[in-house]
Amino acid sequence: MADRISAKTVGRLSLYRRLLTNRRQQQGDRHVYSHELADMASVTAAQVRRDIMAVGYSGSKSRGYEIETLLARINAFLDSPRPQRVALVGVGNLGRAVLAFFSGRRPNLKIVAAFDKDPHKIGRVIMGCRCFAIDDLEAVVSETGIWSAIIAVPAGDAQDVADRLVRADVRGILNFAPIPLHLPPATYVEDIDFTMSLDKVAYFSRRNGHVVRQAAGGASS
Amino acid sequence: MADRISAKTVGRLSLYRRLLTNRRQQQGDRHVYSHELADMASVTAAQVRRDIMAVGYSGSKSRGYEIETLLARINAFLDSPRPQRVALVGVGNLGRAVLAFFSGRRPNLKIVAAFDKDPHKIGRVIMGCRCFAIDDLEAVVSETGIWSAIIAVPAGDAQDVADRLVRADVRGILNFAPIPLHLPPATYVEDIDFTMSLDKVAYFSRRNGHVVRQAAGGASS
DNA sequence: CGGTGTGAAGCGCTTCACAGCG
DNA sequence: CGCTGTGAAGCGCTTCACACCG
Repeated sequence: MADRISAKTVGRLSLYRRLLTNRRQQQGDRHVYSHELADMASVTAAQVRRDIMAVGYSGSKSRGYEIETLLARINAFLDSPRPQRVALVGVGNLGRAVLAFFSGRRPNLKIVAAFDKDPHKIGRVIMGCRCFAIDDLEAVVSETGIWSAIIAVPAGDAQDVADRLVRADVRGILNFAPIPLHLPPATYVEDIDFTMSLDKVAYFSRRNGHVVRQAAGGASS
Repeated sequence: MADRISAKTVGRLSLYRRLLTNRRQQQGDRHVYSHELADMASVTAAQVRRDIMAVGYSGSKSRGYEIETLLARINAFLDSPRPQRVALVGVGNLGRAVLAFFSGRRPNLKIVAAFDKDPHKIGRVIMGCRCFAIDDLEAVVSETGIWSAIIAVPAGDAQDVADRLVRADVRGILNFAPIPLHLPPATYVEDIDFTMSLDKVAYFSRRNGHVVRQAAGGASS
């Protein structure tokens, strides 16, 4: 399990895990080759091998990787030893969609608290997640031992929310608000920007020409 | 307006446009320096200058960039001359959130048709967008002259939907389904993968240590 | 042979650093 | 002076290509 691993590799490992989990359930395969996993993930075989190297697992030279063991290795690498708790700020359309998406999916990584300023929502349980007043953010986040948060509030409120989260000791943020957050460098921020993404799609749709194999957070195929 | 421009640059241009539009409305500024725009966007000044070079605009050596003109240039570059129409497939929680997010935002880039298999939704108008039966996908998409689409269906249906979209001549796809799509290389795909993004955040939240300034589709700060 | 593991090369994007200009 | 425009350097990630093994 190597030195310091790039965000891109972490992302692909997350993807491999999902693909392998599906495959194990649907077909009963016990082994995969790097080129098979590569096809599933739409990356190259060399890429897969390098990523797997990063988690310190070695496959068999003739039968490829043993799925069970590889999955265990990836889990050990990606997941925290104890279940990790996540906060959601903003329970509008998008917040609810996010809640629905993650609800009951992974026992190890759970959204345990939601925050909103709408008094109608406060105190209710939405998709199995307790909703708090946004004024209680610092208190609840600190007490619950939450390290990661999702921001799904309007652009105008996002920076303020982010500052408060960081003050409450949150170290990583998934930001849906369409503005770049200014935060101390020790905080990890992952942005999901619908407008930017759709603008890219619209732009490259027009370039009828022929395209482009982009990597990463990003685009492909 | 240079040769062939990377997806990353296109993304940042979309961001600059939004930031400048806000700024123009809120403060009455007529000019920006590259380092100001850089701060707003959380990138370097050199990056901003390079991106602006790409759209073929030159600023004044002493007063920086004239906001009005720069915006016009970026719009001309990013937007299609005639309004561009977009389809949405899948009107679940996420689909509705996407619809809400984009509704009425940009006259030049509009979601004009939604598709779902739930008979309750078919024929209705949701967030100002007409909902069709998914069986009519090819017909409606072709007739309406739609080039771009958003996929917000469950993972299991995504590849099939994507194939049908491509058959209906869609050239760019914004894919929310958590599986990589296998499509002809002329199709541009931009993936938004909630699970992968949250896994990254969770992973780097744990690395209390100190981090990391990631670029792009991606993470920062 | 057809796999994996990996040094080395390749490539694209970002940053540096400076000429040139108002 | 301080800013823009830009060649050149730097950097990180991806891919190549091959040694080695079952």
